[in-house]
Amino acid sequence: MSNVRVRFAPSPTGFFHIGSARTALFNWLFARHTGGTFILRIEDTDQARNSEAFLKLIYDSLTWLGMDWDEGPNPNGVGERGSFGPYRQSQRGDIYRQYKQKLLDSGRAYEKDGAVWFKLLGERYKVFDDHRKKEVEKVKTPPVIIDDQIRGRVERQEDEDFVIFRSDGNPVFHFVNVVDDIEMKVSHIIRGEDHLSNTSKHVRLYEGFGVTAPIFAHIPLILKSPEMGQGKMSKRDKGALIEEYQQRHFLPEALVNYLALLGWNPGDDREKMPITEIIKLFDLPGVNQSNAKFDGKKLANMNMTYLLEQPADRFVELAATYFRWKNDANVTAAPVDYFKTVMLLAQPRIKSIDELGTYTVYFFTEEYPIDAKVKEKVMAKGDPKARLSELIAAVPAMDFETDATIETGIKSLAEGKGLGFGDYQAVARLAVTGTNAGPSITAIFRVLGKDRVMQRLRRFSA
RNA sequence: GCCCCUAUCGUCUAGCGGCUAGGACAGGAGAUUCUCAUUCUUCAAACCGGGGUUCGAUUCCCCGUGGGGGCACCA
Repeated sequence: MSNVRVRFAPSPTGFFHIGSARTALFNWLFARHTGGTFILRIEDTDQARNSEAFLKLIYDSLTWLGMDWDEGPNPNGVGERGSFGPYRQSQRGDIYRQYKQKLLDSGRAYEKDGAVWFKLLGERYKVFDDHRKKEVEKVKTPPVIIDDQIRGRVERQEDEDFVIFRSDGNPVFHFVNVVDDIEMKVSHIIRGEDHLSNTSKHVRLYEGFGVTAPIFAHIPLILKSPEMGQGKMSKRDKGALIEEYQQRHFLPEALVNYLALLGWNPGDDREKMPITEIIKLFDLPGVNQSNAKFDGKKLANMNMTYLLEQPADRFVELAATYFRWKNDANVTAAPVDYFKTVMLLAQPRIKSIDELGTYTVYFFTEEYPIDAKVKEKVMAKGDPKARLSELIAAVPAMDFETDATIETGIKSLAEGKGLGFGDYQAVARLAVTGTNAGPSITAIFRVLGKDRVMQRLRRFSA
């Protein structure tokens, strides 16, 4: 065990989104890479906006993505683990009050207007602030030097006292954040670049407590894709919520792989990597300095690549989970072997699990839809009606034992008429599946069986 | 407005003074196949601008410009 201690500190005030997930991931990867400790701390001081549902979502999302935490509330929300708790800020009021008192006692804090302010050291002067349209008191202080692991040396001036306890008696974010990181012995703070400007405040606070600040690493942000507009990715943007990918049954390892690549790379051309490899290679200096735009297409492609490589058993299991979740009785009632056969037929041809429903309907019901556009196209070419009746006449005598025997059957029918396999394929597919996309027609015939094929051919021709 | 960060194909990125500027996704074309995908081949596509430093800048420095973030008794 190394003495690296990192934390992910979300607020349960909204849906869990991709930016949070990536911040969590980088912390988790760093902990796993260094053999350190990954802490989950819940910043639930905003009573008005907190909700238990959002809290549960944090546990569920992290768990789904495979990010286990060594300290923090238990994943089921009952009790907690680790010896630096409590890990929910709402339960740490006493600690914050003690730390406030320390500052008050040492003269580094004072009360004003019912609030408690942190006191900067230096010569004071007043100036009119154009932005806030009021006169403010400034303090001449030496610059704060932040030796950031990703940005390098960053210099920033902190020149105004700031509130650490509001007049309603509640501590503010900057204060609790620093106090908790001290108490929990956090060694590296890995967080979004949006906090870089706040860091000078935090550093002054650490100084005020007489504590050495942790090592900072500010990671780039995830921005909207060009189609979505400008600025950083927000909860309202399409594709921003982890929940969405969970519902679409993306493979979590694909999402994690994609997220890892957003702002980090292994230093060579590799993209698709197992998590063990990412852990081995991940390090702070490899993190980029510039923001990255989210690309749903690349993520979809990553998901497809993972899907194609799933072993048969896992894929069938994923599919089964999906249909159970979808509560599709037609499918869940089907015999296990039949289900398995159909799913493995679909596996190499779908891009995501949630396509499975429409892609395989016709295997599970006679009520499958007929695609009107496809129908129009197929019926316009050659003489599909004649081909259809020829098939109806020929199928009863065909050998449905294997794909090969079916192929032979159709081919000999075609040859007898001086035509090709393709002349029968399209109309047969349309009649039996309602679409123009899917596995080979021979496989569809075999799996469906002669009776159902005949029934569908007849019904369609009528 | 002030402060901080940042800048290579549409997007994610490699490059760490001398390269035909590489890969991936997306896009175009083609091949394979009974359809649709997959797969394979192939094409198009980038160093933001201006000054320096240097024999030589995509690379180092400065100034612009663009992009992002922060300036609360929100987190």
